[in-house]
This record gives sequence, structure tokens and C-alpha cells, in this order.
Amino acid sequence: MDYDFKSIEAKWQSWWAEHKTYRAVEDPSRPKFYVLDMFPYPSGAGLHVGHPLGYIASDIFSRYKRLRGFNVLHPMGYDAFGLPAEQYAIQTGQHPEKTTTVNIARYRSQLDRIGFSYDWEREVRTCDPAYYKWTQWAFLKMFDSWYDPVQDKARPISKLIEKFKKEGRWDGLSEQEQSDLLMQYRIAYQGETSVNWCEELGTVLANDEVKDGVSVRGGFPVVQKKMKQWQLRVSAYASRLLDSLESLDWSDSLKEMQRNWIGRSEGAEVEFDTVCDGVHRQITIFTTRVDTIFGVTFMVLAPESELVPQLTAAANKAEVEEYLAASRKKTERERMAQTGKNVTGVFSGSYGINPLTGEQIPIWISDYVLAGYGTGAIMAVPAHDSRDYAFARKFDLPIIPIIEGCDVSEESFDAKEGKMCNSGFLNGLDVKEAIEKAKDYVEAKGIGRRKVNYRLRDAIFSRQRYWGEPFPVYYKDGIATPLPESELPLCLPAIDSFKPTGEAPLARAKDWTYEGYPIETSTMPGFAGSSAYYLRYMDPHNDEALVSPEANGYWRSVDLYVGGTEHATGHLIYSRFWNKFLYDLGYVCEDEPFRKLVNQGMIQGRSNFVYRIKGTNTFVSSTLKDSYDTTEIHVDISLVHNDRLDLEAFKAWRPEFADAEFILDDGEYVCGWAVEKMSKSMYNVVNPDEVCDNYGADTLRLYEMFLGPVEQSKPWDTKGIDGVVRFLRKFWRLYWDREEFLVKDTEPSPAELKVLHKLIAKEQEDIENFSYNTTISAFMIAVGELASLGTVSRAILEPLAVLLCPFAPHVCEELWHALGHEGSVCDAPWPEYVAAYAADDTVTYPVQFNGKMRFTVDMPRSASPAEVEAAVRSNAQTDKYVAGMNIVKVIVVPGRIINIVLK
RNA sequence: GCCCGAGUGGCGGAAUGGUAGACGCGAUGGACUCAAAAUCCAUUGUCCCUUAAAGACGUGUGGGUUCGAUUCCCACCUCGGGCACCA
Repeated sequence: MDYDFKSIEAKWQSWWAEHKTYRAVEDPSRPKFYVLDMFPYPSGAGLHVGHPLGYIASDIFSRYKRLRGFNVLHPMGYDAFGLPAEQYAIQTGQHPEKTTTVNIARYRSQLDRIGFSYDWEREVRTCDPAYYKWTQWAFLKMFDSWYDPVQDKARPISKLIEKFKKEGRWDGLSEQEQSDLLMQYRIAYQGETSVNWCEELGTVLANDEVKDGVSVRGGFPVVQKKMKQWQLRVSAYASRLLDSLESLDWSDSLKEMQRNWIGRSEGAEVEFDTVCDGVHRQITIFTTRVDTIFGVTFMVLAPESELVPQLTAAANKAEVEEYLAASRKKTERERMAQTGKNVTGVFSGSYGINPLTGEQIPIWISDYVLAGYGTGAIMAVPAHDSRDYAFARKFDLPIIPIIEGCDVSEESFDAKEGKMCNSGFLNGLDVKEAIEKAKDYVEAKGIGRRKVNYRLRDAIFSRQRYWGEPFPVYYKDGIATPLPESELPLCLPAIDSFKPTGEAPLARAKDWTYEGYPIETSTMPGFAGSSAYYLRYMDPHNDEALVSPEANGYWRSVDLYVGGTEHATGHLIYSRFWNKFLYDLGYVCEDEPFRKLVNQGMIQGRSNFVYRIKGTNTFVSSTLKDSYDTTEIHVDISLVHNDRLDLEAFKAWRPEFADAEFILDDGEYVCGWAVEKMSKSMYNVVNPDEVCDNYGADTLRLYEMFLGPVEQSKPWDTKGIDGVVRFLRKFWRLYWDREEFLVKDTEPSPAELKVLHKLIAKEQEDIENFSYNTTISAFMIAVGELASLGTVSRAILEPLAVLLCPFAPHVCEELWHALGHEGSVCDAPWPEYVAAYAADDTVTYPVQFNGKMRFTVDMPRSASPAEVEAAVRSNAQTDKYVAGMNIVKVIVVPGRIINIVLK
């Protein structure tokens, strides 16, 4: 029989489906292992070969763990709410649900062809009401909770009310006042803050959805706007999110990204007296450099700070108003661009009083100070802060150096080193000591206190969009009131048009009311549905709970999570927050959701180019292009083989090339190439379906892993796939020769057993380290060796099929059944490694003289270093290389090398 | 600017202190064939050389540690990623 991957793959894929081979069932008698992929957003473009990279890696790991006796949970689903489907609906009028369903079906068929071991009975879709019921439920729990700083965890809001009652702060408040009070404490709360507003998308965005001042989706400009929005009090968890990062088995770079995003900084808050038109008032600033307080020459408020109206002198009002108005209109991008000399600001007309020197200093307003960080007000030390320095230079404010010997004529001295001067009681101290002493001083004087600040902000949780989870909240006489849990899920209502009209789409829904009161018209953001999906997979059909304590107690948390780095500051922060919240309330048993995380690299495209001579329709081969003035044009990689252009196909590709002429090199047109992002516009997209059609799923799986380490980005180049194709054919031929099944019940030779055991040892080690490319190399070597040994023994070939099955499940399943087994190879026992064959081994030691290799010596692996040394000293060749010199020492590294040091 | 990560043949990559370039692609030569495909065999870092033996050089650059460095340390260069008025 020949290796016919098409029929083999189709046959076993349906066999697996029929036999429910990959169904996971809780079984307390077996150890569990939970392997999770980041579920995809089902986009209209379908999958390209880069997408399944992580899925293949995790599938190999799942199958391997299963062979090692673990009860593996390996689910898949869809992150199905999101902007693109809605944008598409706006353009075409098609309901997002419809396009999403179509896209999901396409994703599913593409995934199915690759032969993943997913338990599809556990599939989740975030847009399914049965699923988003639990997203809404979690929101209600967050609404009904507060963060208790004493116990350092979230607790029911009723406990807070009890506390207020005891303190006499509750009774006598009106309903509205009670609601307003609690709103300041709820984990999910509604609050007025400065938010990222994207006009083009008609919605607010969270911090991680904005990059370089534009929206991540679409790249539209973003402005700061004060708005009342639903938010999640993620900031309450900042220190816990930071601290428990230590315990996670994630890459250092990813942890570092999260640390940066959380942005802990230690400093102090200091009170400054201010005077504005004769009115005195205290304000608080935050600084990490209390030691520089003698160098303060002015203060700055953020334009959005609520202190601005209070500290604007009547005489300066007009100017300040003008500045505030201009600042409001700027996009984030414009604000970020105005660094250094372009810095802007306006004098408020009021003054602060330095609490240490008693000196009066002007208060300015500038948007280089952020409202959302610290207190929105700073003390400016231009000599030792580059931003303050730029501002002082621009507006001609004094600069007083307070560190000995520093030169501030050209730039500020920001480093935390040197000896203090011009600083009263701090003089002569080292900067680090001065910081501590100054903190002690302000605390003792009662004018300040130590304070840790975090950059991490609360997450803006509402979106003025349609295609998301509705908030289970209605407004009873203007008071935000949760829907009773029994009303969940609150289903997304039908609307007649998706076109933006300036109001939230749900405001146009008919009867969007509860008991006659209006329901919230915002919907939840994309990260809502993805924050707890890993919990839902544990118990996906439960109507009573997000996850039952039994299911959660068994599967606990994700043992291995595979996905891209792009979620480092979004999903992976929100999920950890969400999980910690549920943990605080006792709904889940683990504090962290993802124990080990592997970031797969990107698969880049390999683009091809043709070179058109400017002003003509003549194309010159890349090998000759330097003698012409050419334009580089992307050409579809399907028209190119081995970098040689198919001229006829190229002419037929697009009408403008129909009469193209060519300058060939040696009869061939050689295309240029480059590694770029895989995308339609670069004509370098490779579709996994095509690869499955032409080479088979097992080949695709092996090749993606063989390309290089999973974590690394690497280019896809289809021409390299032949090596893997040849390997699989060779592997097949160990079992089958035309019509004859070669496997016999003969005794294997020691040489054959050695090949097998070497492979078992290598695979065990490599899979645990995600070093799949080297495992596959080891397979290629082993199969080559077995072929030349003429292996037919069942004792070798049966375990061999098991070993390869995580990588190439279809072909191994076929062979496993050909060997006479009834059940799936997935349930085969992992081949035992027989230590005897390793002990029996011979090691060929290279013998070096002063680091230079001269000859080799064969020794049994079990030989002691002393025995090896003795054997080498008495070797006939040794004398020749010693040649009259003295042997200083002999270094024997067991199993590796012998080095003889001569002098 | 700050913080991570990476630089190895024509290409993807292997080796985390011990024979640098495993394995694969590509390339060259050969076998089989009327021929092609497929398959198999051999060669394939650079230099010197007719060839071979032998040798020298060689993991971004320059230093250092070591009997021995792609691997560890210091400085620099280049590329990739993240953060960036966070006081």
C-alpha cells in the first residue's frame, strides 16, 4: 500500500469524531492536565498557515500528556463578539450574528482538517446567550462587590453597608446618595473620568486598545474626553497582580511587559499650601523624588484636574479657559508629539508655598501632566527632571541644581546619584539616603506620607456598540440597578440598522426596558467574554453556575496556555484580574488562571518581487536589476516556484501584465524575495487547506514544528516542505511495501533497540521543553537508521508509531490499526524506556591536546573518569602528541570529552 | 530615552562550557530510466591547492575569564519586540 494521506486523514478524522476519541470526562482517579489555546476571533479572512502554529504545538503537548497517562482537557471555542463583524454589518447591513456564524463554520472546517484533539462538545462562543449569561453574571457580582483594603480582597457590598451603618454614614442618606456612595467602592462601577474616545468607531476604548495615540483596531485618532462610563476597578488588584507574577511559569519578557504595564513606583505624597486671589487651600502632589524638594521652582496641574478652576486667578481666567479648550481638542497623538521645545502651558495666576522653604512658587497648567496618574498635580524640579526642565526653559522659569557638581546648563540631571547641596538638612547626603530621610521628614512633620502608585488604570468597560454583551443594569429613577440574576441572560435585542447615528445602537432597540425602566444601552468590550472562558470549558453546559465546584476542583487551572504576545497587556491582565476576583468570592479554587504560558512566534510570509523598468512594461530578472532603474512590485507567490517566475501565469495574472516583456537571466526570470508579515496585500498568504490538499495534515503539522522553535518567529517557505514529505514516506515504508505488510513478530536486534531507546529518551526530554524541531530531526535520523537496518520487528515498529503520534496522528492511527489494534493510538501506553540499552552503550571520546582534537578513543559509557584517563595515557597515539612536553593535567568530562593539558 | 530578546553557511535552524554548522531545504555530481518524475548514493562554511593529505581562518565587532567560549563577563554595533511626558 502506498502512503495515501488523503484517504487516511479523512478516514481517521471521521473515525475520531464518531468514537468521540477526544472527549474529556472528569475522572478523580487520574491526574488531570489542562492545555489551552487562546481562542480565535473568527475573522472573515479565514486561517493562514501562521494561525495554527500555536494550536499544533499545544496539540502535540496534549497528545503527549495523554500518552503519559494524564486525563487531558483540550478545548476550543470562539471569541465571537467584536468590532470587525459590526463594522462589516455597517457596510453591508448583514447581521453580525450571521457573518459570525459563517466565519465560525469556516474556521471549524479549517481546524478539523489539521486533526486537532479538541473536545468539541465543550466548545464555547462568547456571543452565545448561554455563554454570555455568565459574563453578565460576573459583572453583577462585580457590581455587588467592593475591595476591602483591610482583608486585601473583594467582598460583598453588603459588608460595606454594614460598616457604613456602624460608622453612622448610612442611615439618613437618600437612595440617590446611597447609590452614589457605593458607586465609589464597587468593583464594577460607573464613574466620570477622562476616557479614550474614538470618534470614528463611535466608542470609548480601554488603554490597551489604544497604541501610539490611535485605536489598535482601524488606527483611528483618539482624544481624551470626560465621560461617565462603566469601569472595572482593576487598579485595586495592582499589587496582587504584580506580586503573584513571580509564581508563574511565564517567559521573562512577558512578565516584564506586565510589570511595566502595572508600573509600580514608590514615592510620597506631599501637601502644598496654595494661594489664589487671597484664598488659601491645600493640595497634594505625588513625587518619587522627595529629596529634590529644595529644587522646586514651580508646580504644574493637569488640564483635566478638578483643582484647575479653584486655582485659576480671576485675572488669568480667560487665558486658562483658552488653553483648556485647545488642550481638549488635541488628539492623543498630538499631545504625545509635543515634547521638549513644543511643550505648552499656561500660568494659573495662583501660587504654591514650598512646605520646606516657605518660598512662593507659581502654579502652571500643562498637559504634560496627566490627570489620571498620582494626584494630577506635581512639584516641578527642572534641574533634575527632563520634562520639568523643558518646560522651565520654554517659559523661562528658574532652575536650581541641588546635587553637587552637576551641570544643568544644557539638560537636566535625572540620575539618582551624587551628593545633595542647597538642600538644608539634606546637604551632604547621598541621593538614595536623602530620599529616605526626606520621606521620614515629611511624615514626621505631618505634611506628607509614603505612597506607592501604579500606572495600571481601571478598565473602561462600556462600549457604545452593538455586537457585545448587554449590561444587565437598568435605571430606576436614574439609579443604576442590577437586573435580578433570574433574568439572565439578558439577550441582545434586534435592531433595524447598524449604521451609526451618534447614539448607542441599543438606544434604538424597541422596548429596551425592564419593568418600564430603561436598560443600559452600552455593551461590554471584547475582553469581557474572553476573561473567564477557560473556566467555562471546565463545565460548559452548566445552567446553574459558571463552573461547578466539582468540575473546577478537578480541572483547577490551565496547566499550559499557548498564545501570542499581543495579549500581554490586555487579555492576560484582565483574565488574571477576573480570576482573582472570582477567587476572592470563593467561586474558583485557584488564584491564578494560567500556570505556564508559552508565546508562539509569528509565521511570517515570504514575499516575491518582480522589477519593472520605470516607464516601461518590461521586467528584469532580479539578478540583473542593478543595471536598470526599476520599481519593485509584489508578485503572487503562487506564480513563483523556487524563486523562478512562471512567465505565462504572470501575464495572465492581471490585465496590465498581459503584454509584459522580460529581460531574462540564462532563460529564467529570478524573483527577488523578502520576509514580511503574511498578508493579502503582499500576495504571500499560504492557506493551510491548500497545504493539506497537496501534502496532508500530518505533513503540515510536522513542517510547522520543524521550521524552528515554537516561541520564535520564522518565515514560511513551502519549498522546504519536501523534506518532511520524504520523511513520512520513509516512515510509512518501514511498515508497508506495496501490498505487503512488513511487520513481523521477530526479535529485534540490539542495534534496533538502541535506535528506539535513543529516540524515546530524546523525545521525552524535548517535548517537555517545547523543542519540537529537534525531536523531529531525531525522528528523521531514527527512521533512516531503522530503514538501513531493515527493521520489521513489531517490538520496534509498534512503539515507533506511538512516539510519532503526537506529531502525525493520522498516519500513526492508520498504522496502529494495521498492527491489529482496535482502539485509538491516542490511548496507547507510552513506550517504556529500557535503561539497559543506555548502560550498554559505548562512548567515542574525542581526545584533545591543549584544546585541539587529535584522535578518538572508544570507552563503555559506564567507565569512570579514572579508567578513561588511564586508557588514554596508555594509548599508543598519546606519546606522539605529547612529544617531549609534560602532561600538566588530564580533564575527563564523562560522556563528552578528554582534554590533555601540555606544557 | 528606558526595559527585554536576538545576531551562527545560499536559506530555516542545531549545539547553553567540551569534535561548531545536527536535521532539513537548496545546489552540484552520479545511479536507475528511451526520457521525465519519483527514488537512491556522494559532495556541499571560507581560504590555500590541479587534486588529495595536511593546514589556517570561521558563530555581529573589540576585549576578558578558562586547559577549552557560539555558550560566561565587560564595552560597542545592528536587528526585532515592549514601554514611553507615569513626576
